[in-house]
Amino acid sequence: MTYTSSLLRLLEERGYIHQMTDAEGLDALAAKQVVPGYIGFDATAPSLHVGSLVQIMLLRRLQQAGHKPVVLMGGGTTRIGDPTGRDESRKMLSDATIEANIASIRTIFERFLTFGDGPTDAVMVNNHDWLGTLGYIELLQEVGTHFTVNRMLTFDSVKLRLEREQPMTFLEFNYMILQGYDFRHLARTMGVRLQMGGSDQWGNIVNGVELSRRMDQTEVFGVTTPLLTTADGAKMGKTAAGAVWLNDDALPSYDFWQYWRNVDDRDVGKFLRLFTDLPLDEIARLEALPGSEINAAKVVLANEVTALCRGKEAAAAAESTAQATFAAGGVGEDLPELELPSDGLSLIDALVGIGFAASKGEAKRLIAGGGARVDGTAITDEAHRIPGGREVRISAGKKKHGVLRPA
RNA sequence: GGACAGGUGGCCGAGUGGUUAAAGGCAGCAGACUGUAAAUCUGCCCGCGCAAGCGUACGCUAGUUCGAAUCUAGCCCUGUCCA
Repeated sequence: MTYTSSLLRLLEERGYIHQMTDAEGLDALAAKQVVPGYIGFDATAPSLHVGSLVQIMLLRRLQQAGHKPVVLMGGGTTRIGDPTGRDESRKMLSDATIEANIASIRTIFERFLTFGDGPTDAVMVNNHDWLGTLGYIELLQEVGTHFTVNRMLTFDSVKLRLEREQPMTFLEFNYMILQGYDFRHLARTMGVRLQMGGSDQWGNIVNGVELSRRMDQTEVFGVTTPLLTTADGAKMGKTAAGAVWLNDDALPSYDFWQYWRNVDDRDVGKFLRLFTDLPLDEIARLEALPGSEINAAKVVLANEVTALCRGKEAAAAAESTAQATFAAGGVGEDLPELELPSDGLSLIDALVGIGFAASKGEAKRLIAGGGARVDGTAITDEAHRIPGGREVRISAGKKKHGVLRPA
C-alpha cells in the first residue's frame, strides 16, 4: 500500500516494517501531527550490541521524519528479566549496576538522536521511575484485571518455555503485564502514540495497545521490525570474540569496522538501507556491483555505520588501517599492539598476549594448523621465537592482524 | 508433602564399571579455493608442559571398588502427575 505520511513511507522503503497494528490509522496520525514513539531497551549490559541497532535506527528514522523519539530504558523490567526467547531465567542485577549500564548506554543514543526539550527532540525515560513505585495490590487491581491468564498462556514467550519443559517463574510471567503498562503510562503522561520493537516484541506491544484502549480509551499503535538475521541464518551481532558492541570501550572501532566490512554479499543492500542514511538510489547502485566489486559497497557500509556509531575519525582510521593492512600488506595504526621485549618473545606468548589465542594450547593449534604468520610468512614451528628490536607484524588467519612494537 | 522422570563439554545429545578428555550434530577456529564474501573439501576444537606426562571435568557431598560420568547413600535443582 502507498502511505501518505513521510514516516511510514520512509520505514517501508528502507525495510523496517514487519507488522503493524493499524497501518491506516498510524499513517493518518503521522501525516497530521508529531507522533511520539518509543522503543524499550534492556539495561542488562553497559553497552547495546549490533542486535539492537535496527531499533536504534528506527528511532533515528522517526526523528528524521519529524517525530519524537522516546528511549525507554528498562531499569524496572531489567530487574525482572524478559522471558522472550530465553530458555533460562535471567540473573538479577543490582540497582547500582543497572544505573551504571543506563548511563553508559545513553552515550550511544546521543550519537544517533538529538536530545533536548523541543517538540521533536529525543528523550530518555526509565520505567523504574513508575514501576518502582507501583504497589502490588495496585498492579493487580488496575492492570491485572485487564489480562486473562488464558490469553497470557497463548503467548509464544510462555508457550515455548512450557513446551520445552523449562521453568518460568511467576516473576517472569508478569513481565508482559509490566511492559504493557509501560506503553499505557507513556501514552498517558507523555502523549506517546507508538511503540516499536523487534518482531519478538509483537505480543508485548499488542498488550500495551489493548491496555491503553481498555483503561483510557486511547488509540495507540505498534510497529515491529523483521527479525534480522544474516544471510546464512545466524542472528546478527555474534562473532567468535563475542557480541559486536556499539560502545567503543567495549569493542575497538577497528573491529567494529571489520564486522561490517565482512558481511555476507547478500546482506549488503539490506544493511545499507537499514543502517546508513545513504540515499536509496545510491544504495541500489552499490548493491548491484558485480562480483568482487561488491567489496567497495562493503567498505562504504563499514565507513557509514562506523561513522554513525563511533564518529567520522574512527571510521577513517579504521579504513586506512584496513587499507594498509590488507591491500598493502603493511601495518595500520589501528591494529592491536603488544610490546616486544628487547630479548624477543615466543610466538606462542605473542599470540596469547595480543589476544589472538585464548590459551597457549590454542596458540599451538593455530600454529600447527598453519594459521600463524609473522611478517606475512606462515610459521609452523611451535617453538619459534620472534627476535626483539624491530617492529613485527603478526597475524592469526587472514583477518586478524597485530603489531609487536619494541619497548 | 508423595510418585515418577531428569541434571554430561558454548549449545543439543550419546554413553550405565575400565582402551572415555567422554560418540554424533550445531556453533567456533585454521588451511585449501576465492574477493577480508558464500558454498565446498581438510584439519583443529578443557588447561598446563618442548615432551613423556600432569591437572581439572559429566548437579553437590560422602562412600563401594584396583578402577566410577557410569554402582550406593544423603543433599541441591528442574519437569510431569497427585495431595
